[in-house]
Amino acid sequence: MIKIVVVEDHPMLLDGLKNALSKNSDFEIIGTALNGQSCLTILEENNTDILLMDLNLPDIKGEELSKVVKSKFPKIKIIVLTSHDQIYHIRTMLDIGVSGYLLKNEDYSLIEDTIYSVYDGNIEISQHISEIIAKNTGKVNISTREKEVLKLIADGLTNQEIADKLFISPLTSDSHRKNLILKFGASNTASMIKTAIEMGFISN
Amino acid sequence: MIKIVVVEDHPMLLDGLKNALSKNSDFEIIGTALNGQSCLTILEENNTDILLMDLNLPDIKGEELSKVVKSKFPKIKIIVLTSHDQIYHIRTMLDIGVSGYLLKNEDYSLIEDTIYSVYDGNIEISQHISEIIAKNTGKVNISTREKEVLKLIADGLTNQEIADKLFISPLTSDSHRKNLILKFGASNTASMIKTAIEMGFISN
DNA sequence: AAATCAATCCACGAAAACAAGGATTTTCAT
DNA sequence: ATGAAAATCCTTGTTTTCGTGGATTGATTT
Repeated sequence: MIKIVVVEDHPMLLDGLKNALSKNSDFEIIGTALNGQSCLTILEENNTDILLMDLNLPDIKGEELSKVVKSKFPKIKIIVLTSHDQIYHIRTMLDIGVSGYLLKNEDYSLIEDTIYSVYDGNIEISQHISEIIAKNTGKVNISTREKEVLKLIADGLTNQEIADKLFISPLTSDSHRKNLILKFGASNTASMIKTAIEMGFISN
Repeated sequence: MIKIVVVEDHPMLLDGLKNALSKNSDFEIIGTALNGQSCLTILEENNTDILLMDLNLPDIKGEELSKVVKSKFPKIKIIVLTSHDQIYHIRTMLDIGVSGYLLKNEDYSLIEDTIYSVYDGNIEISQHISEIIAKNTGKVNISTREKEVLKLIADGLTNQEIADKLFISPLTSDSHRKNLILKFGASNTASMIKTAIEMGFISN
């Protein structure tokens, strides 16, 4: 029996998943949660093999939750099940060390296959996801400082204002801006912001 | 018996919905579709009261589909069930004349209530949606020309380039830009693009 | 018929961003 | 310890955007 916990903030989808997975006698759904907090409670009280998790939960980002799970329960294998198909999220989660990444609009059977494979120790990503990764290899990879500046630019700050906020020279923040434009392959700040959002680098 | 058709491109959610709705003896699920095309086929061959529909289908935008449905089958009541909570989409769909707008992360029971209410001739939107509408009243309302210019700005064109493309003076496209910044309450072009995307004015 | 709004155009000056380079110092991993 | 990458700062000149404040035409609504 593979012991599974599901975190998913859409009650309807969660219900559907629970029902579907329960039909497979290899699986045991030991708990479901609508948010990160109750998910952690369940994990603390039960032995779990696989955590199936959505990325945008009401109380915590999937990124944070998976880091916590990875450090507190290193043996639990995480499979991301989300509708975020942006390269940033895919990369971030794989870097954290999740074992699977699937999109919600994929067939149900794929989840079962992935659970088996991940339980056996493999890392499994759907065809769709690997295509997105392939399309973006070698492309955008920004540093933490650049990410910081990016967010401030998106909020409408000028080089000078960014400089004041980060205690750096406006020339530096201008350099970061230029690098961001370059890395995103954009022609100016406006279109850079657009592709950064498209790729998931700016959350909201 | 209320005759219901569901269009939803997430197979898992579609399955869950079908199961859940079937349990209510007042409802008859006469068909489900994973895309717009097969949805229209079903509607042509069956008498339908209510169409429950997602917004981003693989073959057609929810906006287009609902327009087609409204003109071909004026009696069918449409309930939007989506995860798009941006004011632009909400407004657009309500303008087209849908009878309901719900978010996917709301409780299942709300769907049932909404179906009954809409079937009775009411227009029903969830609390969450009406809050978003309230928060945005009187705010952003851009013209078709501004929308056109907005898209070009987001693609990285300058005033001059936009002017060339639209056969207008660069001063005009600059005026549009300024109005957009003003209407979105942004401080410059970059943050204007961000909020425009957040509000759903720039699709992709 | 009057009013409103969309779309177009304008001026002028100030502020900010862009282009195309280069250079130094931290930080971090091997 | 040494390279590589990241973060910092720099120059010069050009282009673009921003701020403020208009004006005109045409379509639509009341």
